[in-house]
Amino acid sequence: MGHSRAEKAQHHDRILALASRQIRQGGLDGINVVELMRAAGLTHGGFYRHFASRADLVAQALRRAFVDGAARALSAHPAAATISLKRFVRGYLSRAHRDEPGDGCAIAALAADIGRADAEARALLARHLEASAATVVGGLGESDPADARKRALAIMSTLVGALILARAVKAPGLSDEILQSAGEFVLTRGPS
Amino acid sequence: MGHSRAEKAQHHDRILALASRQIRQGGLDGINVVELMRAAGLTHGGFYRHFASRADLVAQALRRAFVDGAARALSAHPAAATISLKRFVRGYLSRAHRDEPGDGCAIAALAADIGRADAEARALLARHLEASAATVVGGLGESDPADARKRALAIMSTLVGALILARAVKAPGLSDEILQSAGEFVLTRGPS
Amino acid sequence: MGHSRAEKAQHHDRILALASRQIRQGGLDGINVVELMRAAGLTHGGFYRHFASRADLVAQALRRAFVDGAARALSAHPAAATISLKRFVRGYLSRAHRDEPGDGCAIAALAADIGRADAEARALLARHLEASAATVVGGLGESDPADARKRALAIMSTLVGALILARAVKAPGLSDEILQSAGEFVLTRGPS
Amino acid sequence: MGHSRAEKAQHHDRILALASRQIRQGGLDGINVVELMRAAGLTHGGFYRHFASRADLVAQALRRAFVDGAARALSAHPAAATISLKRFVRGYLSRAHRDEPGDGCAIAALAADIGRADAEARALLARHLEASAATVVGGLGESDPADARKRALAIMSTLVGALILARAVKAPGLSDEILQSAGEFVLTRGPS
DNA sequence: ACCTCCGGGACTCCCCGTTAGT
DNA sequence: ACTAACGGGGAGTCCCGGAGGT
Repeated sequence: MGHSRAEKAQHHDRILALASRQIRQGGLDGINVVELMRAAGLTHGGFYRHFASRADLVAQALRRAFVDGAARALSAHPAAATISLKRFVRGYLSRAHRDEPGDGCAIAALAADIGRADAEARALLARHLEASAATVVGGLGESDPADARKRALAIMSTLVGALILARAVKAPGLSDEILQSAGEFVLTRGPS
Repeated sequence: MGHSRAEKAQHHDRILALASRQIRQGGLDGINVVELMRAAGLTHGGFYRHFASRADLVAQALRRAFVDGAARALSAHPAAATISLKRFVRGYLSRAHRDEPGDGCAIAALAADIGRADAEARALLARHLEASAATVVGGLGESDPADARKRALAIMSTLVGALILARAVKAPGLSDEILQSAGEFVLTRGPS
Repeated sequence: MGHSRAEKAQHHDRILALASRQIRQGGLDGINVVELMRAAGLTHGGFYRHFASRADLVAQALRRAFVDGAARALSAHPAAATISLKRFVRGYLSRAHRDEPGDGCAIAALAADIGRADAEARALLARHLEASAATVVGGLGESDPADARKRALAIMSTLVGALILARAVKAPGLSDEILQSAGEFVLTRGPS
Repeated sequence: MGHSRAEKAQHHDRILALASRQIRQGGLDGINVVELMRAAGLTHGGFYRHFASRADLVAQALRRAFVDGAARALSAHPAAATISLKRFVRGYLSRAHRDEPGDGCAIAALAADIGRADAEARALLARHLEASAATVVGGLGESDPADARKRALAIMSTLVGALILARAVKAPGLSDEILQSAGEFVLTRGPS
């Protein structure tokens, strides 16, 4: 009956991975302990062996979501020191990214929720937004670093906004248009 | 304790106005019948004389939020046939707008929630996004209408994304930076 | 079908007389427009021809209750200029008075309710308490008027307290004891 | 969001303590489930985990009010075998007691309401009135026990009546006069 | 003068996070 | 560690009663 430490760690990881997907799909409140544990193939009784409370789970899942989301964004160009802005934007504004929020960028998926969350979550978002902006800066090839940072932040705003709107809008035509127009806007006008 | 029809209409309107603010602040789920009615100076018992259900309220409040938010955005330039893009953007990305989501644009406040809501809400968002884009087109002074529409959609993406991020980020410095950089980006590169 | 002015006045008076009894029995809240009108042989539809609101009725009924209650207390000795304290106390602390609050002293019946009512009702009580105290002073045959007033107020406190307690207590034996002991206390020790 | 048994007991106690205060202030009807629970930091949904009905709550709160009120009355002379009548009366007829019915004697606060309540409440009042009278007997130092009991009941009538009237009367001057005169009456004439 | 309507408030139900026994 | 309550949150229902409208 006893379970090894390794098994417990596996369980913990599996739960977090699932939770990370679920919050990106359903928001910070869109998570349910019973369903989550069931999805992990466990019963809810054991939940509190892993997490002090639901809030604790959400906090950990949020950290995980940022890491997972960033990993995916960079997975297209794994070992490149300088990332092509074009590829980054194309990937970010792709239909695949739009249609799978559970696997995508946590910033776009959770920014609105985080605006209503505690300071810790907000600080976490700030950190990861900075990191994303730094990635964009790497792709800009700009001379003036201050200017590049500004432009990168603006580009991130455009990407995040477009993804949120494309996901929210019902008409498929309009949704595609949003993705396209944002991509062109950023790529044709973004780099000087 | 009896109440006239005029009073009922007043109550109905007051409830909706409050709900409209509350969903923009707390999301479509961030509303509570008891508290809402209490805020309106009533008790929850009478709620169902006004709305068939909580969902009905949310639907009506959502419509109201779009109207209220748009009214505020256009109130800066009341009777102008052609609206200045600059003034629109400045107003949209102002600190005041960032700090008062309850009074501001419903698109930015609720897009993420609407992405998880029913088709009706999504269609509603699409309509109001189109309207906002049309407003932006009016300020662009572009020759090619198809091009203008694309650019307007991209600008809306930037504005919405920047507002959401500025609201979510904890650090005030970064928040201000986001608003500024998005404004410059849109104004220097938006118009041809 | 038309009703004369005299009839309306009669109706008004009958409603008030009934309300005066009902509030003394059931408290300021223990009155119900429909039942009251039915008891008066009328339908509740016509109520608002007589009173602006339920609150208006209660205010008028309260005034009436004080007058009616005082009239009864003095009816035992109608034409006496100086009233015998003994007879007043005996009447006040009688079983009949205890068992018929609807016909009795409004001060005892409503003092507690008035303590939670508006300032107007409280001022009204003050006036009638003064009047009752003055009646007691008349029966004391005291030389020093200031001293007499003080004693009269204390006697009123005893009478009112005893009546309230005798009405509230369940055990008949104890209830009688309260009336008796208060009477003796006031009569043997009250007058110097 | 889960809660332990100890927490439930705390909640139960807090609810009762609040209810005990509220009924002494607002009467047996002056209590509202929603407000009460809100004051206790809870919502009305959980109320019925603690009480079978509002009536059940009122019954329990009434018992609590008698205990709390008596505890306060005796707290001035904690361990005295024989209680000074003077101190008891002074405390009972103090302005502080008059101005804080929620913390004070339940007999005075609720006697009138209990006169319109069920037999259980009336029997409860009888018991606590007997207990209070016994306390007064202890302070009288009388030889004849039957005589002492009578006098104690009369004194209780005076105290209760004076407190009720002092609370109900609007004019502060008259209110103070009532307290003073009743105190003098009881202390100069009460003891043989 | 009837009828309707509106709001107040007690009560019920279900969900879900948490804890207690097994 | 699983199963089964438990406790609280919150939407929804029902009935009462005061008050307009025809």
